[in-house]
Order: sequence, then structure tokens, then C-alpha cells
Amino acid sequence: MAREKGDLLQGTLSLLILKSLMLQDLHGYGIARWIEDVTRGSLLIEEGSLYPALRRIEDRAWVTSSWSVSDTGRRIRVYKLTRSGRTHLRADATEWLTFARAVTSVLQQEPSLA
Amino acid sequence: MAREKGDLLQGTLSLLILKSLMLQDLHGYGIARWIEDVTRGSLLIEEGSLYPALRRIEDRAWVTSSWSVSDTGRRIRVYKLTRSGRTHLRADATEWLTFARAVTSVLQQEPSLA
DNA sequence: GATCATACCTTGCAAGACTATGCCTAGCGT
DNA sequence: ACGCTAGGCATAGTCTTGCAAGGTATGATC
Repeated sequence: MAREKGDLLQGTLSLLILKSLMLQDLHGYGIARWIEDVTRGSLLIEEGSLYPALRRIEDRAWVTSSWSVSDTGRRIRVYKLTRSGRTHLRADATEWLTFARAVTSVLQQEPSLA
Repeated sequence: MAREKGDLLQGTLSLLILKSLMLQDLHGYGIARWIEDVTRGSLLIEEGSLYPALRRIEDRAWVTSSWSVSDTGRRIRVYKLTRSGRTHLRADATEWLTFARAVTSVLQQEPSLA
């Protein structure tokens, strides 16, 4: 009974994460906040999705992480995009955009007059 | 090691199938052909994805199916969109479009001047 | 009679997102 | 002093889904 509400993110989450890190180094919580902010709340990142995704992304060497301390004195794990992450992001983003255009065009098909 | 090539379809396949049936009744093979045609080959539907997806969709009563015979004399299973399938398609399509716009807007973010 | 396109189907796997849960700390109100 | 909320990280288990790989069968074409 999934895909009732969220779950649209399938396959897009890592792309969004990489994009957020393209603009600035961030910690996990900050990534989620950033995405929710720029989409004005229409994309909500669950922590149970986020942290495993960050693991996978780090395993693939698209980001590196290091412990740090936030402004408010909390310990945070800060992620930084690697060069290969940057490359990958570029490729992945265009691929996704192409895909989205294809799907959109299908959805806009109208009955032919045949 | 997935998501290397395809696998973009995640969560979109049933939407595309429903859309194809919105315009005309089709059999499985015909659905795949139609989608590949209207996207000029950029969306390829694997049979191993298609038939299971059709099963799920029929289980949810979004389509009904019946055996028939094609123009060339082959036995085919023809799918027809139900009323609830139509309703669902409408909701799902707008939801997906909204989602895609959100993702696109994220991907187009540029560094702020802060 | 071989080969291709058409047409259907299933099993088993891998990936990924979500739910639920847990842990910890800073800051604030009372 | 106490509780609450927000910030912060993390995992285990579940569920859905797409795909690869395999199988069956028939009409058309050469």
C-alpha cells in the first residue's frame, strides 16, 4: 500500500542531494531543510530515506564527509561533493531532465484523429 | 549495480500504461509499442516490467482485460481502462507533473549571492 | 525449415524509500 | 529542576517495483 502519498522520490533523491551539495557544503539535516525550502515544502525528505541515501552516495565516492560542529554547538556530519560526484551530478541531471520531458510528452498526448 | 542505465521509470510505469489506455484499448505488446513510439524510442518498456505491472494494475481494478484476437490472427489480451482507473490516472498525472516541476526547479537552483 | 516479429508469462533478484524506533544535546519556558 | 521542542544522526525491517533471464507459442517471410 505504498506510493499513497510520498514515495515519488524514487530514484531522484540522490540527485537532489548531490545538487544541494553542488551549491554548498551541508550536513544531513541541512540538506533536507534546503530541499524543502527551495521547493517550498512540496518535497519532504524523510530522515529514514536521507541518511541511508547519504551512505550509498558516500560509498560511491560522490561525496566525502567529516565531523564538525554547528553554529549552535551540535556535532554535525558535513558532506562535500567530490569531483566525480560533480561529474556524476551533471550527467544524472541531464538524464533526468530528458526523462521527465519524455514522460511529460506522453502525458500530454491526445487522441489522434485516425 | 542497478540504475546504471535504465531504471528511471521507477513509479512512472503504471502512470504511462494508464495514459496509453486512456486514448485507446490496447494489448500489452501494443502498450509498449505505443509508449516507445510517442517518445521516439527514449522510453523503452521491458516485458519483464510490463506484464507484472499490468497484473498489479488490474488487481487494483484500474483496468480490466479480456482475451481477443489481433488483426493478424494472434491471441491477445486487451486491456481497458475502468472508471476508477481514469480517476486515478487524472490524480496521478497531476501529482507527477507537480513533482517533476519541483525537481526541475531544484536542479535549476543557482548559488545565491549570500 | 529457419528466422524473425509478434505475443504472452514467471521467477528471482536488487535497489531504494518509508515506518518505526532509538539515541543524544541545546535552548527555552515555567 | 523539569519538560518540551528543535536539531542532529542512525539502523532494522518492510514493501514496492523494475529488470534480467528464462520460457512458450504462432504468423509471416524467405
